[in-house]
Amino acid sequence: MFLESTAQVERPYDLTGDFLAGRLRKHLDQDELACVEGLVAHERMLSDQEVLARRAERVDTASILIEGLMFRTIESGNQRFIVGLHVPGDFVDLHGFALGRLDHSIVSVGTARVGVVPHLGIERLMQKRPSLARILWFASLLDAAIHRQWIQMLEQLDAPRRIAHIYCELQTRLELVGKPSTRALRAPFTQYDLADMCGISAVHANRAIGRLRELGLAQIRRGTLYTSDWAALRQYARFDSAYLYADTPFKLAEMRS
Amino acid sequence: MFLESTAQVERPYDLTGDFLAGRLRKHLDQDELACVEGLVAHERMLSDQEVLARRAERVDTASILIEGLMFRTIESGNQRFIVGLHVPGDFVDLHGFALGRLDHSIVSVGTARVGVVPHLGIERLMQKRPSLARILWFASLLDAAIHRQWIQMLEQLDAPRRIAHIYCELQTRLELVGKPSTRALRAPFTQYDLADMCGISAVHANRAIGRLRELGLAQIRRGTLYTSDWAALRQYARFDSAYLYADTPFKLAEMRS
DNA sequence: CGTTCCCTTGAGTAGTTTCAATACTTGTGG
DNA sequence: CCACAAGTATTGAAACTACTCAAGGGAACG
Repeated sequence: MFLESTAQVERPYDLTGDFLAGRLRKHLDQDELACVEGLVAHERMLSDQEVLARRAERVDTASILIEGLMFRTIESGNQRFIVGLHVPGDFVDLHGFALGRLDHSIVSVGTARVGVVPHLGIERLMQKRPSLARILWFASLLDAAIHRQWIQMLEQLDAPRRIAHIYCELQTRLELVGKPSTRALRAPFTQYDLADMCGISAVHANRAIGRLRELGLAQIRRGTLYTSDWAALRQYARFDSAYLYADTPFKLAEMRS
Repeated sequence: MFLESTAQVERPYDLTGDFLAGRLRKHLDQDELACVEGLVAHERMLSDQEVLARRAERVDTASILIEGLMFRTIESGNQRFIVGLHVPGDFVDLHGFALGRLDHSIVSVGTARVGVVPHLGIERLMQKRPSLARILWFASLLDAAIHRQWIQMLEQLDAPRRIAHIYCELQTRLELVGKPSTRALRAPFTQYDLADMCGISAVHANRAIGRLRELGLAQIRRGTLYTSDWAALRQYARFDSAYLYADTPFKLAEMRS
């Protein structure tokens, strides 16, 4: 079919096709894209709640998320805290490469597919092609920017807004990697997951969801958010996507233009 | 004096002597250290509350903090949120180099001294010496790890514990860059500053401080924390310094050994 | 020596937690 | 197809945590 073959031409990278999509990707040359794709040694399927890498463990591979969603979690006592969320195209544990061990665990939410990248491969490639170091550095800076926004979200927003913010971010990040925006945003979150992302109790997460429904902003059922007005939801959550650095001019891009 | 000249020999880097101290610094060779030191074009003194770089502005220099403390702040409405804290040796706005603009402002707390580093210099040096890219990448990963801990802190801890955690982190980070640990930790924080770091109101910050005194864990007067038992304070705040990656084996270090 | 921050305290309100009980879903085996 | 179990979602009540508004006290600085 015409559409399919077009897609083939524009996106021959089955595994890493979403890597830095919406950001630096359009400025990477064919060679660099091929290099990143070549890093993936093999694929791995994960079922729900499967731990890809555990906190404090020494690691010798990294993974790029191809399909599905993943959490960054820290267990403390018998409680779990979620400190980050990942969408396809994200290098989920790249920092393990440079830091040697992880300060948190990487866990799937729902089924997921990852590409496994041996550290050795990154190492060799970076020596052969120094620009790759810049690219990976850049990717981890995006993570840090998202972390900062979460900090502000936790400092500024009440529970219903936090939940709305999480979904707004997810929607925008998925859009950046090519998922069209619809009225329903499907996610395999339980209310416990939402609570652990927002730093609130599960019961309160439930009431916060009720508040969003009450306000007519969104309905959330079994993780899926339904809204007829994303703009209103974003405004309510004080969501400003600037921190995701979509389509902004980047240093690396400028150097090449 | 003997001590002084020893210090001279071991630490000829007046401006960047604290860069990555306690972490990767001991694995950097003389040449790399000299390169980093050479990046600093000039020094700049900052008085209290001075904005070094403003959110959303395009930037063409970065800065390394030499002396004093700085905040990463985001203004929203007429409220200020503090999303990060920096100690001497930190590259405070390195991400501006790769991302082109900042998602937050960098502001001094008390007087501070920074070394100004033109992006152009970093650019040139990185091409000449690719290992520098690794080193800078590593530095920004440490920032991200600290961000994650702040997220968990905000999710897990109540107000008095948050304040205690902030001081425990500050104490440990200062110790890493060579400041000896004492019973008094001097910081130019107002209670508003503490409130904005903890995501609570200033009034509540005051009461949280009162609680720490009540518990016999610490006294905080005009930003300075006095405690006779750091271990007890750390335990109370559930502070575990692992996320600061002090003295752990690092990939880059291993490659060279 | 007064102005300006900064800190402290009180009272009432709003947001959040915990515990506990009940209902709804989904998947499984009978 | 039904019964059941396990996980998930919902609701109520009481207790706690944190917020706002407001007023007064204290320290630093010109």
